[in-house]
Amino acid sequence: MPNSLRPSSRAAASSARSASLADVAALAGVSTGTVSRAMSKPEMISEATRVRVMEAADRLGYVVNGAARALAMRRTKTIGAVVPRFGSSSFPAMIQALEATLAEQGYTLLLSAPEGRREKEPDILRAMLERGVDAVALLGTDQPPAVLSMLAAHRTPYVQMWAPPGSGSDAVGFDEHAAGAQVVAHLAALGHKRIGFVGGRSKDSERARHRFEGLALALARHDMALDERAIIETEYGFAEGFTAMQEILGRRTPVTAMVFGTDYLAAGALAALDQGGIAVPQALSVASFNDNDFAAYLHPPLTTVRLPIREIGEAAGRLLLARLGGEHFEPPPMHVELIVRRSTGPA
Amino acid sequence: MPNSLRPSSRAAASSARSASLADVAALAGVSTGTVSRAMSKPEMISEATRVRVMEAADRLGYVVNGAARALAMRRTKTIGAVVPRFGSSSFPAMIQALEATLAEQGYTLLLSAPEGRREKEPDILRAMLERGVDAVALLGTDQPPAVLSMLAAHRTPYVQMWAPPGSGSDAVGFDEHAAGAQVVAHLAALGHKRIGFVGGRSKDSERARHRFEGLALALARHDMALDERAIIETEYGFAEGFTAMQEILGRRTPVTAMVFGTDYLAAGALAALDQGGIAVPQALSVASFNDNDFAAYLHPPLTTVRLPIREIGEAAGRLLLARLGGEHFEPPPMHVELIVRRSTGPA
DNA sequence: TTGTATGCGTTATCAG
DNA sequence: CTGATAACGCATACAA
Repeated sequence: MPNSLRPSSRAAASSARSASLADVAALAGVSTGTVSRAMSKPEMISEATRVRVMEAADRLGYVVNGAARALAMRRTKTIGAVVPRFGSSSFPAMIQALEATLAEQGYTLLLSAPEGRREKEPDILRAMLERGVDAVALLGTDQPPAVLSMLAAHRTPYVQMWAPPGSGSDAVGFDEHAAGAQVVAHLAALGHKRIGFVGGRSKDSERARHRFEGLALALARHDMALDERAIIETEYGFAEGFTAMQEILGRRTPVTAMVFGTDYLAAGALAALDQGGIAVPQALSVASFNDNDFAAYLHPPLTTVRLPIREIGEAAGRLLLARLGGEHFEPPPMHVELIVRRSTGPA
Repeated sequence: MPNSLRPSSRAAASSARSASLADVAALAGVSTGTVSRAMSKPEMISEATRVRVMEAADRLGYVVNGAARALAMRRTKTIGAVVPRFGSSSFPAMIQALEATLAEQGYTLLLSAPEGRREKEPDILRAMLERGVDAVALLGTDQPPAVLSMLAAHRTPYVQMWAPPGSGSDAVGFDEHAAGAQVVAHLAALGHKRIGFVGGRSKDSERARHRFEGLALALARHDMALDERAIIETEYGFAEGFTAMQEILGRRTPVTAMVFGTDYLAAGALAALDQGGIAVPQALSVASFNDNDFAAYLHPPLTTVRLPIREIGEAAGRLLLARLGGEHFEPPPMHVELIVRRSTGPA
């Protein structure tokens, strides 16, 4: 049984590769089991040996090998997150919040940001499962069936972030329809009848679709109309908002108010309006769904719907932590808030 | 030797926990070694058995256990990235580019975003090393000594992103001083003498410091002065730019031009100028370092320095891939580009 | 081309 | 409280 003397021989080669439990054990003159416990269950160990072990570990610059630990414990303290389009969007803020809450409990985030290519998501998820993520955070509820079945097969907890209400207990989000209703109620109260909309592509994005839907439904209730020639779906971004607004201006449609799906779009559009000599809010009223709380600072004050971006990230994190701990967690209600800065009715 | 019959007994319990190599092997009627090779070295296996193995794997929904693989192979195909402040900054774009580049080669990103707390970085790095990252991407060159020594001790390749020129072969970035020189040369040519600056906190951020330095050095060369009462260092953000500009306006300093450290700050400041009735560029010229290419759209055209954000992310990824492949990689030169839209001299 | 056996570094079980 | 030892699941050197 050559095995019995390997630990010491390994210890001798301590600088050849990273120090292992065996190295620390040899240096401290204890067994590997003791070292393991000293590190993760100090209360089971006498103070004297614990100190001795710690000193040895420090001296060797010991860092636990997560792969070995994961193999033995069947968990990695790692959580996967997959979100598209990291660029000019609100996902970074959401992810930041998610990461922060998970980090509190020692979890680390494995991130994947496929630029729009949804068909790659099963592969991405597979890569995460291979890495042994303990849980996964996904964006929205329209996941490829392959994704959900893989998660089920591997009994991996997950949360759907930015999901519509009623998506089940593994989802956290807010009510896009309610948000749309707030905006419309506001515009309706001002007397607007015909409005335009610039938002994300509803065929690519569940969120964009719901946002548009909510608006449309509310408009119908208020007997208001969305002017077809003043509707543009595009990528999120400042430049896109600028271009879209120019396009709409060129069409000379008789809308008296514009709604924007996100503050980047709104900011770009406001620039276009300004360069076009359109006074906001005199000649046109504008409202925007607000991810980053910045378009609102633009000089023609906007009516803004503040979305609970960070809140979603944090709630998603707590939800996952609860699942992993076998506890129940009821996500707090996510509120949208209508912020009216200065508005007028139709010219 | 009970070992010899465990594979089949494991296979019987196939649905109890995730399928393993042994399960696949049992189902395909081959040995575990063969399955392993069929998956990762198909060329060493006869087509017939390869197909049989693959079918078995598919049927069981087999996903390789990365922990076990990592333990055996000593690599995880995972790369750590640590960047502060994910919110309103240019890091998301950089990370997105990094991730995309690494994903091409099957690498996944382990992300950590400590909100500003640099003192936590050694702990963060430790967490990443524990997870067996093959390499690490860091922001800038002023890393805590503990970080660099840990990396060295573990022989973990790393890259410093957004590093000043001359930071060594493990760094990629651009020349902030040169960028500052371009702005100043432009303003100087217009006849400006006294200018103000709103930027990031140079005591917290190497990048902010270099940006300010570059500006100061160039100004000195042109016999121009930075007006002390028109200098504010703050957090990056739209709101911060707004506030800072209001503050400076309140001080009634005689500057004829303002420079902003980032486009968020610039955008916020422009809003403040606008609300203050200051015509840009007539009453004041403005220039900005531009991370996201959006402030430039704001109605008073800015002079802008486009920074190679995504380029840094991509180059960092390629550098790491090269290191991991034992190849040499010379990062391409990173260019900053001065974009002049409309400018005037001092009023 | 395929099977066998061993090591990878921890944790956990079971004695002492 | 501590030590020995068996998993954990895969890759790979060695044999066949």
